[in-house]
Amino acid sequence: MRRSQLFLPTLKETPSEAKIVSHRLMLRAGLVRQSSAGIYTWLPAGYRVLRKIEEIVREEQDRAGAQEVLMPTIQSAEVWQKSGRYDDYGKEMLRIEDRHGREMLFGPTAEEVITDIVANEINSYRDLPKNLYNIQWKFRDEVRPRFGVMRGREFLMKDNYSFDIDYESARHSYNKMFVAYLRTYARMGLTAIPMAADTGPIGGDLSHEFIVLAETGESAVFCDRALLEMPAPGHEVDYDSDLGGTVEIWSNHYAATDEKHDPDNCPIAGDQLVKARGIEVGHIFYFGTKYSEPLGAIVQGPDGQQITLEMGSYGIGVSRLVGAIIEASHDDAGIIWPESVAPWLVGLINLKVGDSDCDAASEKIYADLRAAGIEAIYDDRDERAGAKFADMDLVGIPWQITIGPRGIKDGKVEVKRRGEDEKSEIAIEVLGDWISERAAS
RNA sequence: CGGGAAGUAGCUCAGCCUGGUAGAGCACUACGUUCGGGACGUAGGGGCCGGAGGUUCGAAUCCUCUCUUCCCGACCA
Repeated sequence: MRRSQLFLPTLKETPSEAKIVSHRLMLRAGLVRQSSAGIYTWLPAGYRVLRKIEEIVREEQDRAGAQEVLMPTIQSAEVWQKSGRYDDYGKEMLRIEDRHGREMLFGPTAEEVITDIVANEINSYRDLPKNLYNIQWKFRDEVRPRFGVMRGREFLMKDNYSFDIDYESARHSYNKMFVAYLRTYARMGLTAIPMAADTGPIGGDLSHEFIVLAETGESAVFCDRALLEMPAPGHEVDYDSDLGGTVEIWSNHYAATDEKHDPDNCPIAGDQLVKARGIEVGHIFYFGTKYSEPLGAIVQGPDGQQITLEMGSYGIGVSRLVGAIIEASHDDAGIIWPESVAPWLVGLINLKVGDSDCDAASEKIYADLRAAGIEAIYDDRDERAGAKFADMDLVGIPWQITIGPRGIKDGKVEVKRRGEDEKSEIAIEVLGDWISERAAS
């Protein structure tokens, strides 16, 4: 994409309403603009990041055997009345009346809708287990939206729901998601720790939160240092195998939030205990028959008996992750995107637009990048060098290629990794190889 | 939902106390000089001073109401 044509409104100054670093940088780097409290418009660069995160989440869900559906944003009150949550949910639920006076709502979550579908469509134990997910916009009318997209009222969430015949099977579904979550966060360059959690209003008796570590995180966490050093399960993980061992290893390590951590009774000693700050980016629950029972999600078992389904639900805050990644990865100059979620992998800076050598070399490299299928942003604007460097750093492009009159005389360009200071000179002839190495990853 | 702040140009803010024809920097347009880490000069464009009432000869400024946004706490992907 040519920078001159791109809608990427970067800001030198910080809008006064933004107090935390990810919010400031998202506004300054032209990723989002606030529409009203807790509601955002995603601009091209921000939307690209959001879609990349979404795609990683999707790939890992698919790999773990979940199947994607798309549920409506607007739900009928009926199913919520059946589950009893229509009254319980309170003012956080945005309630709407349609022209016929029917009670509707903007979905804050989808246990009711999906359970209703399953209750209608699945009637035999032979059709189980099932794990259905969707990545859809949710609305929760938070009293106090804040922190930009980290605590918006409207947010993109991956939520899924597992349906099993018995506890053993449900536990396996839970474990699959546990492992898939570890992989999902790792692919985004995040260190995520699972933490045993209260089940809260969703109910149930088995639950983990996934906390991403970031200095600016909203809550303090204490954990065993070993957790930070454990590699996430690899690509080769077999989801049909018994994952209980893996889950046990991870969940047996100490991790607790500020409130629950008791320094006097902490099993982890001295240096092995890490005090950090974190952001909750996922939450998984097993809650048995809490919804299947009121909504009639019942199948017939092998002996002809009626069996109420065992359920779990699993959520990842997709839009929140954009903010969380920035919180975890930035410096004074701007965002430092991990390659896997960067809006563009390469930023090409033509230092002297109008100089025929620089223009020709830049155009050539830009064409090569595009031919290699590498997402590149080409700064072809007639701006000063400083402005271009600052912009690339702010937006957080992982690789910067600088083409300037100084190097071009010797047939060289400069390559810089975002987040590292030194630039290396590379001969233009060799750049092709460098590019193909990039393209392979 | 309790407590606290702020709304003036696209952004950051001054002006308000002590009422008298709306300002600066950045951004934007044109021209010129510059040009390897957010240049400089000259000339421009852009405002119902959040909204509604009130006081006054006169309100960005004083009073009342209202809307919006942000911050701290309780709650949450």
